[in-house]
Parts: sequence; C-alpha cells; structure tokens
Amino acid sequence: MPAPPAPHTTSPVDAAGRRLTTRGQKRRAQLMLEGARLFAERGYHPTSVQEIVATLGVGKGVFYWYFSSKEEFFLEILRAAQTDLRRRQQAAIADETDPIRRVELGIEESLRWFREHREMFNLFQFAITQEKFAPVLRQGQQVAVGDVVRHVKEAIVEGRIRDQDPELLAQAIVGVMSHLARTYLYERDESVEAVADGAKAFCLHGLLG
Amino acid sequence: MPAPPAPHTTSPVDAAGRRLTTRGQKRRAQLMLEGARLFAERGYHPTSVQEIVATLGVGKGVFYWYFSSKEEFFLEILRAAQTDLRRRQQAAIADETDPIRRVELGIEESLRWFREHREMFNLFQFAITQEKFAPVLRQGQQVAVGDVVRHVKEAIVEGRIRDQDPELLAQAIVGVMSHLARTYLYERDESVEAVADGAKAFCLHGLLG
Amino acid sequence: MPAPPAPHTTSPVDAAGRRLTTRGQKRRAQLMLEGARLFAERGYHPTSVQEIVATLGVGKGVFYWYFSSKEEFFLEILRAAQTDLRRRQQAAIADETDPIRRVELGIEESLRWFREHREMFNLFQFAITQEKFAPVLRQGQQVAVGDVVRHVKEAIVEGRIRDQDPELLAQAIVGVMSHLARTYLYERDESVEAVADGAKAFCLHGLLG
Amino acid sequence: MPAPPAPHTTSPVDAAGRRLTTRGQKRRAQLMLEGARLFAERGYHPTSVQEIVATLGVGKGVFYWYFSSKEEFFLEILRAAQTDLRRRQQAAIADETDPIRRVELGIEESLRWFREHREMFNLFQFAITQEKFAPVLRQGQQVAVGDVVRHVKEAIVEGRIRDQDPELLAQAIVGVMSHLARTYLYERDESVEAVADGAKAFCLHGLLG
DNA sequence: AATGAATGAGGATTCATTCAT
DNA sequence: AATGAATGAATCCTCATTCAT
Repeated sequence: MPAPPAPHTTSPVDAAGRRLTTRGQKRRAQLMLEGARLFAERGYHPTSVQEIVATLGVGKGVFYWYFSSKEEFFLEILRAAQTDLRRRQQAAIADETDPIRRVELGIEESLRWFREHREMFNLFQFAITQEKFAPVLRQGQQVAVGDVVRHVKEAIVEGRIRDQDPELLAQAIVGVMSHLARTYLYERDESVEAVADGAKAFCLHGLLG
Repeated sequence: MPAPPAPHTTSPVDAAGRRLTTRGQKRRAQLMLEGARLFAERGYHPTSVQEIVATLGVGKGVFYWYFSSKEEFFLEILRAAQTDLRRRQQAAIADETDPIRRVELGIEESLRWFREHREMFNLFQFAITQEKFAPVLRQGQQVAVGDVVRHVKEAIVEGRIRDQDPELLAQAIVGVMSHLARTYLYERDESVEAVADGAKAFCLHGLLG
Repeated sequence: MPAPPAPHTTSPVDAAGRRLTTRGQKRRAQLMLEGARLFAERGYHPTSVQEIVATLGVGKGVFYWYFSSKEEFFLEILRAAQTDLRRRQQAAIADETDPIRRVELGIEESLRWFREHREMFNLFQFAITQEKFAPVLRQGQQVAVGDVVRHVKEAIVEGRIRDQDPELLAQAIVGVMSHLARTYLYERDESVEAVADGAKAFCLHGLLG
Repeated sequence: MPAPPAPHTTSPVDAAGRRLTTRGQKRRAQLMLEGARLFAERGYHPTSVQEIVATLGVGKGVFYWYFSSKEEFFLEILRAAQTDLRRRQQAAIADETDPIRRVELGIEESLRWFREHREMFNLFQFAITQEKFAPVLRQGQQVAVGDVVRHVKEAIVEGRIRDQDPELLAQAIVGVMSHLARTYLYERDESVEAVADGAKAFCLHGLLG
C-alpha cells in the first residue's frame, strides 16, 4: 500500500488571508511555537497575547498581522500539531503490512511524538474541554481513531482479533495511550520504549490474556 | 468485609474558617452545585463569579463569604466530587470478594457516577491541565489507582492475572474508562451498561484475548 | 490662677444616642483603642471595620451598635485623644505661674503624651490632610495654640519676649514640637527629655540666641 | 561656587520600562499632574484611577501603560516633586556664600515652592503617615535636612551659631517651616514674604532672642 | 447586645483588540 | 511589517453598611 499523499496543507497566510514571504512564514511559525509553549505552561486563558509577543521581543501588531484573534491562533496551533502527529504516524507504519504490527507501531510513534511535543499534550487535553475548541480536536481524534479502526477491521477479517466493535477497541487504545503518556511520560519521565511496551501488552492482551 | 467508615469530612466552613449555620451550609452547597454546572458548561476562566451569583440571585458578597477566592472555590468543588466518587466506588464493591469482579464493579459504578455528574468530567479533565489545580486531581487519581492496584495485586497472587506491573495495569484501566466515558457516554449518549461492557471486555482481554 | 474646670465631656453613647451601661462603655473604649492602633499601623482607609471587630473577636454588629459609621468612629477617636492631651497639658502647668516655664512644661508634657500615644501622632497627621477630618483637628490645634498664645502674651507684657505676633510664635513652637517628635521620638526612639531639651532650647533662643 | 549639575533624572519610561516617545512623555506628565491635583484634593485612597483618567478624557488602559500600579504612580509623583523642590532650593542659594543667608534663602524658596505647589504639601504630609510611602518621603526629607545641616555646621565653625547638634537645629527649622506653611500659606492664604519673615525671625532668635 | 448572612456599589487591574504612524 | 499608544469592557475582590434572628 503506497503512503497516502501528504495532507494538503494550505500555505501559511496572514490575518487577512494574504500569502506570506519567507520571512513572514518564519515569524508566524515562531509565534505558534512560542504560543504553544506558553499556553501549555500556564494555560490558554492565563496567557496573554502581550506575553507571547513580549517573549519574542516584538510588538502586539505583529501578532494581529498574522492571526485574526487569539482564538484563531490557538486553533491554528491545534491544527498544525494534529497534522504533524498524523504525518508521523503514517510515516511510521508505511512499510508495515501486518495490521497488528501497524497498531503497535502507531502506538510507539505516537508516544514518541508526544514525548517530543510535551506542550501539545496539555493543549489537546485542555482544548477538548472547551466548546470553542473541542470540534477541531474531536475531528482530529476521529481521524486517528479511523486509522486504527482500519487496522483492527483488517485483523478481524483475518480472524486474529475477536469480532467486536472495532471503533470501541480503537477508542480504548487511544484512551490507554493518552493516559499512560500523561502518567509515565510526563509525570514520571519514563522512556518511550518502556511505556510503549506496557501499552502494547495491555492493549493486546488485557489483564487476563 | 464491613463497609469502611464514611471518610470523616470536615464540616463546611466560611472563607474565614468559621463553622456554618444550616442555612449557610445550604448556600454553600448551592454555590458549588451551580458553580460546577457553569464551569463545566463554559469553562473555568470564561465563567465569572458574577455569573455564578447572578444565577442564584444573590449578591457578590455571598460568594466571598463562603469561599476565599474563585480558585479556592474550584478546588473545593474538585475535592468534594472526588470524595463523592470514591465513596460510591467503595460502596459498590463493599460486598464483593472476588478481586476481578471488584475491578469490574468499580468500572461500572464509576461510569454510572460520571453519567450522573456529566459536569465533573470536563472539570476534572480541565483541572488536570492547569498547574494550579493538577495536584489535587493527581492526588485523587492516585487514590483511585491505588484502589484498583490492590485488587490487581490480589488477583496476581491468586494467579489469575499475569505477573505485570500492577500500577501500569491500573492506570491503563483508568485511561480506558475515562476515554470511553467521554466518547460514548457524553458525545454519543450511550448507556452506561453498553459502555461498561465494552470497557470490561477490553480491560480483561485486550484486542487478542 | 485656678485650674480650669475639666472640659465637659459628654458621656459615651451608642450609635442611636442612648446612654451606655458600664459594660457598654468598656466595649466602646475597647473598640476605640483597637481602632486607633490599627488605623495608626496601616492607615485609615486600608483598615476595614471587619479587621477591627475581628481583632476583638466580636461581630460587625457590635461596631455599628456603638458607632454610626467608620467616619464617625474615627472622629470620635480624634476627639477623645485631643481632649486627653489637653487635660494632660493643663494638669502639667497648673501649678506654674511663670509664663515661659509654662511653655516649657507644655512642650515637655506634650512630648511625654505623644511618647505614650505613638498611634495618635500618625492619626493626627493623617487626619489633617483629609477634608473630612481636618476641621476637628484644626479646632483642637487652635485650642492648643490658644493656650500657648496666652502664655506668650503674658511674657510679652512682662517684657520677657520681644514684641511679635504671639500666634505666629505659638504656631512655630507647635511646628518644632511635632516635627521633632516624629523624627526623634518615633523614628529614632530617643528619650522625651533629650528631645524636650532640644525643642526648648531652639524655641527659646533660635539658632543665634 | 558653581551650581551643582542638575541631578541626572532617568528619562521617563512606561510600566514595562520602555522609553517613551514625545507624545508618551507628555501623557505621562499629564497624568502625574492631574493625579497630584486629585490626590491632594480628595486624598489618595478616595481618588480612583478611574477618576484620574476620566478627568483627562482617556481610557483606563492609558494609566497602566505608563504606571504599573496606583501605588507606584503615587511614589513617582512624590519623587518628582522632591526632586523639583530640591532643584529650586539649590538654585536659590547657589550664589550666596554666607551660611546663615543660605538658610534664610532656603526657607524663602521652599515656602515659595510650596505656595506654587499647594497640592504637594498635603501629599507629603499624607505620605509620611503611610508605611508604604514613608520611606521615600523620609529619604527626601533627610536630603533637605542634610543641606541645612551643612550650612549650620559652617556657621558654627565661624562661631556665629552656638555649638549645638546641627541636625536637631535643621530638623527644628524644617518643622517650623512646614507648620507655618500649612497654617499661614494654605489655611490663611498669607503672602510668602510675611510667612518667610516670621519663620526666619523665629528660627534665628527664638522667643527670647 | 450581638451574630451570621447578605448587599451591591465600587476599586484596582488585565487584556483582547484597534489605530495612527 | 511593525510599533507605541489607546480603548473600555470585564474580572476578581473588598468593604461599609444593613438586616433577620
């Protein structure tokens, strides 16, 4: 199966929708990086636009040149992160044909990504609780679940997984992964491999298996 | 095994630590109920103290008579909810001696509680993302995990569960439960029983079992 | 010259003008004492009625039983202090016939009183700057100046003081006294005697004398 | 003796420490002028930031663009006034070599300054009673006293003033001056010259001289 | 005489956003 | 593209005062 085409990402634009120069793209990216960091550290509401631009040593005008509002800015961060995470997952399983291995590789790569993007975990978790942001999050998660569902279905067809609701299984996997990521990756700073092994074992065999 | 004594909850006090009259206790509870509802609906930061008291038709001073700050108020809500959830879990498993059944009953009862207290789910989720509130949440979750760990250990001793890190197993269960609660209980409004069955099956047997 | 009759102090009343029981008088005095202390320590505005009653461990109702408002309460404190100071000055000079000695004794006794009532100094100073309270203060100071003026006039008649505006001299004396009290009595904690000697020397001879 | 160089005043900055444009400096000065006026008229606490900005017809944000807090704003006013007063005193005595004349010129010029800056007198008086502001005031007063002390010492060396504690003398002079300023300059609206003459006479000769 | 509870106007401060330059 | 300045609604919280009991 060929790797799916890279998701069509719209090229970065300013608040008025104009395409950006190279320098402009750098600024925009800088803002999003810094914003994600600060939002993760202190929360969305407690972080002011002022703080974000001050950290970069620029004026407030810059922010509103690139983003139409704080809310849109945050959404943009969420979207970009989801896109990036998905790309990484896809790349990780591209060469694997065994559906169960694909699930395992997906878990591993996801944990690796979350390890590298600590900030985003809290941001996702927060976003899901706010009506304004939840839709974007849900959509992204649905995509991720959809990916897993495909593998699970394949494995059910092959008779390697009991015949159950594939989506429920996929959701459960996502639940295990994200909770273990928070607990072991962030709170206890354990290695991706250790956590991934635990997650894979539990997801495949449960308590009794 | 006798039901454990109800945890000694300190009697409600006002912002200055004075004990409350019956009327006062009622007001305090009213505020917390309404506060939880509003925080869940619109978020902690977007909900103002003004809105909370306005909903009850009382003056702003009332709020600060009972709570020293909005932050403390929120913490109080979190603590009370955790205490209540735990009480319910304990009560549900009190008469069961089989450790694996205990885990199952715990899952069921937790989902039932979350179904009845929709508001609290989002609140917990949000709280865990904010440094100010996370400690309280983590502590409560640690207690819950500790409960599960005890059952799992027992079952490992009895040779009914493979010998693995009991805490990791417990954490995975919590992860499954909370993610399924969000997805199926809240977003899709399914029945507690259906979700509980799915959760139990996954937790006990995993994908392959 | 006979000692003037003790100033007719109206007997203490509650906020509605009713005469007080012995116990009531004690409470009232307690409140004023504590209020003066707190007002001096943190300022009039920054000190809340709540704090005053809390220090005495009583409810807010008590305060409003005895005083009709915070403002009136403060005025009452000022009046009582002025009355007390004057009584002490009068008593100190009662037996002295030499007008210049009388001025000296007045300076000494005033400094002694201020030493014993540190709180009141700041309160007076503050009150004089607020339009609401200044009239009471001015009136009290005018009385004090009037006392000195009488002695000075007498001394001028006797030819012992140069013929100048007696009030200006009296005011100057008051200025010296209060500034030296602040600087040496409070800020540097020197003895009443030392400060009094300095004040007397300066007031009698000036720089050149 | 050449006039000392004007004290190096740091150029005005906004609340975050950034240097200001010409327009910004004007605004900042405007705010301080208006603030001093209002604080003097109604007191520090009874005057709200809202009132200050409303008087200038600007938004509340303007205030916090230039000053980090109401407290800091007040301190800034105090500091600026003290600096200005000192500059005037220095300028007034620059060309005079006789130490006693210097004291006299200092008294005169100070009274003139206070006449022109009625607002500041009350502000100083108030500030000295509040722990938050007193340090700044005391420091300024210490500088003023130090100036006088120098002249007095010189005069003592020349044998023109009796050998006494020069600082006590200086403090007494300050006391006379400020009390007479309040009484005659403000309450009775007399001329600077008349008050200055009275003050000088008293300070040089005292009652008896 | 006294308390706990309530009121609600008002205070300092923040902050997303806009605008002139 | 970017800045400094400005806006003003909204926020949390305080506090003098009142009231029912």
